Amino acid sequence: MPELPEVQTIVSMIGPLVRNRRILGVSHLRTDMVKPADMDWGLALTGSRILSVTRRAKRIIFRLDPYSGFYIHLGMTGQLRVVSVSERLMPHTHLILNLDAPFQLRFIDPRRFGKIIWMDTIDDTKLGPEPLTLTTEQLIQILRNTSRAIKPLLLDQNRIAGIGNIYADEILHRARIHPQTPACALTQLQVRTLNQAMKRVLHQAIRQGGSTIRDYVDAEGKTGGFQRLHRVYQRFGLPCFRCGTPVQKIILISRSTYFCPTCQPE
DNA sequence: CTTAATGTTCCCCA
DNA sequence: TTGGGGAACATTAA
Repeated sequence: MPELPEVQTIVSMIGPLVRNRRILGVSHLRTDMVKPADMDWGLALTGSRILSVTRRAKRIIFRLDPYSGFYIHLGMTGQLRVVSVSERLMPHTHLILNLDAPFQLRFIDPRRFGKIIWMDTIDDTKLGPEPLTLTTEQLIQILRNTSRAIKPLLLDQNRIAGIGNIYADEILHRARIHPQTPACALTQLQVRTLNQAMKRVLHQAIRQGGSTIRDYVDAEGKTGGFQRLHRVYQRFGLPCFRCGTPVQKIILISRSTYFCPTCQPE
C-alpha cells in the first residue's frame, strides 16, 4: 500500500497528535505481527511517553521514553488511524494504543503483511539513502558498476529507500527512461534528470497526500489525490499524456511495470 | 472462479 | 557474490 509519500503523509498527520502523549494501555495486539513475538509489549508500552514520530524509508518510527521505541511497516494494506475512543472497531485491527488523550492510535491491516518492530532489533545499516535528499553525485555512485535494470534498482531498498512500484514507474516516465535500461548505461545527464524527476514526483505526491489505488487512506481515513496525476501506472493501453502512444505493460521482477514505448525508448 | 493488488523475504538456479 | 524468477505470506474486490 504505502510508499514514501503515503508514509510521510501519515507521519505528518499523527506526529502532532500523539507527540508527548503517554500510552495508558494496549489492546488487540496480534502477537504474530510483532517482533519480537515473545516480548511483553503491554509492559513495554504502557506508561511510556511518545517522544516523536518520524519516517525512515517506508517505516514509521515511534521514539519512546523511557525505552528506545518501535517502528511500524504498513506492508501492502496497513493503515494507521487516529480515531476517537468511541469509533467502532474496524475488522483486522491488530493494535490499539490508548493515549493520554480523547483518541486512540489504531493499526489495521487486512493482508497482514505489515509489521510492528521493537527498536532493539532494527538494522538500519542495510537501508539505502533517502531519495528526497539524494545528491546526483550519490546517485551516480549507486548506479555505477552495475548492469542491473534501473527499475529493480529503484525498488531495491538497500540502494535507495522508500520508492515502491507506483513511484518507480511514474519517476521513470517523467525522466523518459525505459525501466529495463541497464543502470551503468545511463548518461550523466540522464542520472541528473532521474534525480530531479524522483524529487519532483515524490514531493508532488506528498503534497497530494499520496496515491490511493485501492486501500490507502491517511490517518483520518481520507484517500490521496496523486492517483489523478499518474501518467503510466495502471494506464495500460491508454494514450500517453505526452505523445499519445498507448501505455505498455510488462512484468519486471514479478511486478507490473507501465511505460510509454515512445517517450521511454530502450 | 480467476486474477491482481502501493511489500518483503526466502529458496532455487544460472 | 549477484541477481532473476517464483513462491510465500493473507485478504479483498473486480
